Amino acid sequence: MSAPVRVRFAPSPTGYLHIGGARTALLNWLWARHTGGTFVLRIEDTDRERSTDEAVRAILDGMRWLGLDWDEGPDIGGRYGPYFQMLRLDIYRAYAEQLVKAGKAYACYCTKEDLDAQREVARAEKRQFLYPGTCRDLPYDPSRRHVIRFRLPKLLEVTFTDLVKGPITRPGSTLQDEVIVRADGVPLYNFGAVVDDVTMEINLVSRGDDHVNNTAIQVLLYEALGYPVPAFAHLPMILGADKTRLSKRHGATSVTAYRDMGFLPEAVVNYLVRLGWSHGDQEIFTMGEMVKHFGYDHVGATAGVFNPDKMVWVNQTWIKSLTPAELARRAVPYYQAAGLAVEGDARLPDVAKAFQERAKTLVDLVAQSRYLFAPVEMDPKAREKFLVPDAAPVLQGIRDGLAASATVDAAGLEKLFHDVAAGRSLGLGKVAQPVRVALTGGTASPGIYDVVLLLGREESLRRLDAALALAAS
RNA sequence: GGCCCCUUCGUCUAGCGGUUAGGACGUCGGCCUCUCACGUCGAAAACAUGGGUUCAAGUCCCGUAGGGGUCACCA
Repeated sequence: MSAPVRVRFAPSPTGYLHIGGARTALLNWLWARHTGGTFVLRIEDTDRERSTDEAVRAILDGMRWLGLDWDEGPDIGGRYGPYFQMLRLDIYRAYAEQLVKAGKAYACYCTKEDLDAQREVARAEKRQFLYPGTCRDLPYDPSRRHVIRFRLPKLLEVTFTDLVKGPITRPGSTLQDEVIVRADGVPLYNFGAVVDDVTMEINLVSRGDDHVNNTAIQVLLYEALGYPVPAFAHLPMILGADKTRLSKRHGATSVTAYRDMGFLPEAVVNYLVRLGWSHGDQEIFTMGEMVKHFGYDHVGATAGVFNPDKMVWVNQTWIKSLTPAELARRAVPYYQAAGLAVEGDARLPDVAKAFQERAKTLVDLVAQSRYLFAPVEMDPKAREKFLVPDAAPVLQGIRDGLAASATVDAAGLEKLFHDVAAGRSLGLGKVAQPVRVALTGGTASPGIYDVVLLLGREESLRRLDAALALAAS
């Protein structure tokens, strides 16, 4: 029996939750849930220049919206806390001292400027720059400003096995005495992450593959610290259409931006999991199905291009699958954002039902159904084509029929429309289209009977009268 | 440039030595139809390249090309 899985997502709070970070978080979460293990959320805020509380909030919000709950981390704590690196400085200091005492790390007094200059020279000579070990054997002088560097052991190469890429080997000659603690005592990424993963007993490190090159030095750090090396799973990057790393240039990259565009969290998660992972031919997954089937053996090794069209399709598929009541509930905030007061409107579920096969996003749903909650905004082209004198008798026929009927229902409307069409030897389209323009202001909508029903008799009559006036002029 | 990783339709992918190379998005056509959608039927569309290994290679090995990543007192 192997130890229970402990995985983590460790974002640095320097911006919003990126779509790529969300996928990393998702896969870790899935593995934890699949195995019954623990999902840890840790905030790597040691870059004080760029870390902000606002970003922490944005990341937590994004995770919650996606439905990725953490078992240990910010807000809820846990027995391996704290879960903010800046609150763990004592821990790093202790481990750093341990390494220095053991001669596995040392104080380096070189200045940043000096090193930059050396790098510059190396570049000019087209030479690879590796720290030459200038301070390697200097006596320790705490009164001088210094960083702590890891003393690279003598070795030929470092090898580790990656769950998605297989064995990865890196020549020792490309490694250097990396700085692990800054002059101000704050650890650098490679050290902080290793110490945290050790002390939090993380046994699988699954992260973006932009970290593969850090892994060798981290493996050495685990060994120097005397701890077992965890398993690694480096997830391929998400690329833009031009095959470069996905960035702002390619459009929205933050999870919240997709929320605001009207994507369902189920759809975002569904799309992201399929970008790099597969389960046969299945495209649509509920969270439960993902948890059940997920495994690193089917995580692909290739970087994937983010395809907005497919994500829209996934979203549309999810919108269709919700019950009308649930869809209506989810749409309310989007109506409000559009300035439409819909709370308490009993038609909402019916509206959702009428539009759920047409809406690509919740924003789209609101836009398409706007005329049900606001005055008609007449499309000039539609008016010009359909609200013409020829259409007046038809509109009048529908108007009168509607006014004469005591109750309105789908069957009655169907009869009315067919009678008016038959009475003038017209196809149904010749009747439905002018009415559609009259009621909605445009040429595309749900079935015309549904529109009348949703609008109600009085409002429909009002709009028909207004259209009649336009058709006559 | 050094090092690391990657390479099946435009895109996401299935494939785990023997397949007419399958599915999905997108595209194009047909059907359905009161519009728009939905649905449905169909079409075009891929194993980067050169060598091996093998009776047999998309599947294994090596090279080449191309792409990505990384080379900080960022993460």
